[in-house]
Amino acid sequence: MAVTELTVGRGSGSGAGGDREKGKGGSGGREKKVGRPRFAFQTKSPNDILDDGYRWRKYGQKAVKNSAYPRSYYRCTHHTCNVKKQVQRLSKDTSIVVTTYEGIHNHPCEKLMEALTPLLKQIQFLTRF
DNA sequence: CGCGTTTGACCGGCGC
DNA sequence: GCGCCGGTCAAACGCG
Ligand SMILES: [Zn+2]
Repeated sequence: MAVTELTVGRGSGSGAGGDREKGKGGSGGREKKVGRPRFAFQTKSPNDILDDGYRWRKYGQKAVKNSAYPRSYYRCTHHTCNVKKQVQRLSKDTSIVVTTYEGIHNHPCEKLMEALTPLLKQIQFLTRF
């Protein structure tokens, strides 16, 4: 599968809604919303559900101007993970989707970990001796 | 029973 | 000062 890595930079992000804290008491400095690593990947997939090894929860869908197709917003299901993912279909090739990852996972691949857990367990057991 | 998904509505910031 | 856009959240439901 051919994937193209692109560094996408968004112009003026007007609607950075930011964190909508319940209490207005903004106590607790929020992480610098700016300065988040962004990586865009072009993947060929007929559907937006790309299980690249992590679990994603869709939290929104909006239409884009440059595209006659809606953009899907995904988020990492990990609590300690503040990674976001955006998926947009190319107007030229509906079979291609641009997956933009924002942030870095602070936890190993769930899928990979799951596959290694039984093996790791075995290794630990063997290491005991 | 739990999780994930879907839709609508709301808010903030910026531009003019 | 006001309007508009974008982005995000909440609740509810269905399915395995
Ligand atoms: Zn993650």
